[in-house]
Amino acid sequence: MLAAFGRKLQTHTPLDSADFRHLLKHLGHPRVYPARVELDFRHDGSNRGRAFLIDEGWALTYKLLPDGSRQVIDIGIAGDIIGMRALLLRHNDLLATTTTSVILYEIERTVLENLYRDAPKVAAAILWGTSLEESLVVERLVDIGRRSAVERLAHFILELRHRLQLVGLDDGNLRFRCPLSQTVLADALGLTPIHLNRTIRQLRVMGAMRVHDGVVDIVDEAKLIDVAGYEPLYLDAIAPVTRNTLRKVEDHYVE
Amino acid sequence: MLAAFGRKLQTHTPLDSADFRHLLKHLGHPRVYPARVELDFRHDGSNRGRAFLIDEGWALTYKLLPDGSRQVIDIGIAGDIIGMRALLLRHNDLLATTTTSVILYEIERTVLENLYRDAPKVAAAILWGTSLEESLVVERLVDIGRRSAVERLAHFILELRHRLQLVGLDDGNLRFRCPLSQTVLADALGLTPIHLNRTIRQLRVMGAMRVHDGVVDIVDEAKLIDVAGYEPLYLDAIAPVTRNTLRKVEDHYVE
DNA sequence: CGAGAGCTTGAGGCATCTCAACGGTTGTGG
DNA sequence: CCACAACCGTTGAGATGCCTCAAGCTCTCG
Repeated sequence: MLAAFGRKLQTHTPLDSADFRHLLKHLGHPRVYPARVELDFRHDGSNRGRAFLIDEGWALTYKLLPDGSRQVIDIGIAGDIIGMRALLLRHNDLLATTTTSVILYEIERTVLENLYRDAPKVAAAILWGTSLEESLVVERLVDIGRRSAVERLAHFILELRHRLQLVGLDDGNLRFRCPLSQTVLADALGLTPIHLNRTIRQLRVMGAMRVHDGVVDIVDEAKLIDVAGYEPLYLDAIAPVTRNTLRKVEDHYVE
Repeated sequence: MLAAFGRKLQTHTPLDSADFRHLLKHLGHPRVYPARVELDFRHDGSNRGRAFLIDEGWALTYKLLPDGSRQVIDIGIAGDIIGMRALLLRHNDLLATTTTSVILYEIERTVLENLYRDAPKVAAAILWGTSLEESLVVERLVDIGRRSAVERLAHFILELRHRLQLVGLDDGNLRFRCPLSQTVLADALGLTPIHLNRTIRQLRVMGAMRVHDGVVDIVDEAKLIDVAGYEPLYLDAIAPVTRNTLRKVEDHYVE
């Protein structure tokens, strides 16, 4: 219960059992949803918003365009909160759907202020978590704006693995479950499914990674990192930053 | 003093003078920066982060890639807070620069929690403001992922005008100052400067808008809106949503 | 047994990129 | 005051990465 979320928050701040009690009190009861259902950010059909904390499973938020095309904004895994924006804004044009069956806690608009009063450490940790998710959106922007299709995909896969590790869902052996269809991946990376398929093949023939039956297999991690130009500073990792990464960032400042 | 920011927050919640006193107390003194200088999110060189509230002028945040290319993440105008993410995360790989000379208030990490204690309405309004800025990033993601170059530019210009109106910097007469070079626009929209230049021309020859000497001229607003497929629900406008917009959103739900 | 969804492949088109060049303006240093 | 560099906007010509259209294959489900 809240294993992933707790683990994630604890990488930010140590929390004690009183903190968790407050958190649970404000979250209410979890609900199970099947795969492929729409999630409604509108609370009780009113325009009061709500968000969802994912306890288990995968869900995603997206936007639809008038011509029917879709842009996936973020892909949520266990421990993520989706729809935080919907919570605060009056209007909402984001949509959300589950990709697997999921267990969700509903988050109402007042939760954050109540937590700030009762358990400020928890509130701060949650805000940190949503900042982290926001930086994933930023990274997606960089992906789509400035990286080629192969770079995008390689980068996305490495980031996903990193996120799964953060909540204890990846055992570190270069293979993980990823229940996302090629269509979803394409909609997340700003590509057509057809080109995404060819991009996967490209990474396969170059011996970097392969995908089969919803499982990602990283064949040559170094090569994949190299292709992606992966520098996961934005994930706010606990692990010490390598001298190499630091130097590169400083170069940018100098430049 | 804080005219733009105050105006923006007040579209969310009415604030009284006591609220503003608290806000000013926690913000400290404004500083003036010249155009084209780097802003440092690191407080005193330590890794404690800080953000900046723009009182006057334009600034932007961006990311640099190893190959030297740049993706502009968001463009800040008066009333915006830039670097909110840097405030909460331990590591930061976002860079920021001023495009005009600016007046900035520095925001330290503790400001939000202090405001939640002293003036919760203000804190909530600020959180609303940052949610709004986040939804601009999301909209940029949709731009770059799923819209053509002309659509992107048209959309961006309309959104910018809308934002300027929100803080009282546009008089509504279809013409506004926009001190952004074509290179900056290209880096924001995921295009090359060359293609951006041709895209501007395209919008000019079709009689939708023109740009000259840092001034944007909307020639045919209806045409521009049509090209962009503009539906600014995500800006959380106060103005009543038109029936037309509503219907379209509902179509999406049905679909 | 048919329908639908997901994955794969082929062929051709086009939107955008790359490389290259030029003029105007601004700032700078000799 | 001139020479020069640097930046910005503009245009041309050719290359290419990704898209569009089209089709077939497999698997699941009813």
